[in-house]
Amino acid sequence: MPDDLSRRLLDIYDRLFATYGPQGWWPADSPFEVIVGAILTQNTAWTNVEKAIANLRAAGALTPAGLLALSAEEIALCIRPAGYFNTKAHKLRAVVEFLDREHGGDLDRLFALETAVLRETLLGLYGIGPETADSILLYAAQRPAFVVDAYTRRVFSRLGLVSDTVSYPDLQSLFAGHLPPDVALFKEYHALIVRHGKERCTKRQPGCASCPLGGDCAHHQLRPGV
DNA sequence: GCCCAGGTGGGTA
DNA sequence: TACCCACATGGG
Repeated sequence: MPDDLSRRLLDIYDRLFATYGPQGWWPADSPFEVIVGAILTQNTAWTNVEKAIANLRAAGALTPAGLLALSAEEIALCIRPAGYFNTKAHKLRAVVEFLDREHGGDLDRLFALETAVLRETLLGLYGIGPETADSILLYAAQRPAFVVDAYTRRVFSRLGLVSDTVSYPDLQSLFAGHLPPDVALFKEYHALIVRHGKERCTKRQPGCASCPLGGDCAHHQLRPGV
C-alpha cells in the first residue's frame, strides 16, 4: 500500500504526463552518445549540445575508438558550440581513456558492473558528478537511478516538498524511496520535470490556471518583467 | 546588453 | 563541511 508521498509523487507525474505527453528521452542513437551528451549538456542548453554532437558525428567521433583518436584540442574544436569546450574536451578524453584502459574500449564491459559499483566508478572519473553519473546509469545503462537536476530542486521545493537547499542525495532519496524502481518511469519523470521547469509563466501570480501542478505559478520560471 | 541553460572541480576559510 | 569561482557559447 503506497504512502501519502508516493501517491503525491505519482499524482504529479500523472499531471505532467497528461499535460506534456511522452518526452522521448534521451535523444541519442547509442549509449555512448548518451554519455557524450550528458557531459556536453552540463550547465548548457541542449540546442547548443546538438550542434556539438553533429560536429562530433561528422568527425566520426561518436564511438569510443573514434573519440579516442582525436586530441583534446581537436575535440574542443568540434564541441565549441556547447560552451566550456576546453574543460569538456578533457572530460570526454578522460572517459574514453578510462574505457580504453580498463575495458578495452567496450562500453558493454563497463556496463556489466553491478549498479552501485558502476555508479562509484563513474563518479571517480574526471568531469562526472552525481547528475551526469545518474543520467548515464538511467539513460545509457538502463538502471533505475533517479536523476536530480536544478529543475527538480526548483519545482519540488516550490511545491513545498523539500527545502530549496536540499542536497542531491536527499532529493534523490525522496524519489527513490517513494517510487517503484522502474527505469521507464524514472526516465519519463525526469524528462517531464525538465520540460515543465522550462515552462515560462505568462500570467502574474497568483492565477496561473494553465499550470498542471497548481494555481500559483510558483514552481516554474516566471517570465522576466511579467 | 543581460540572463540563463538538463554541472563539476578546485581553492579557501 | 561550506561557500566561491572559473569554465564559455548561443538564444530569448
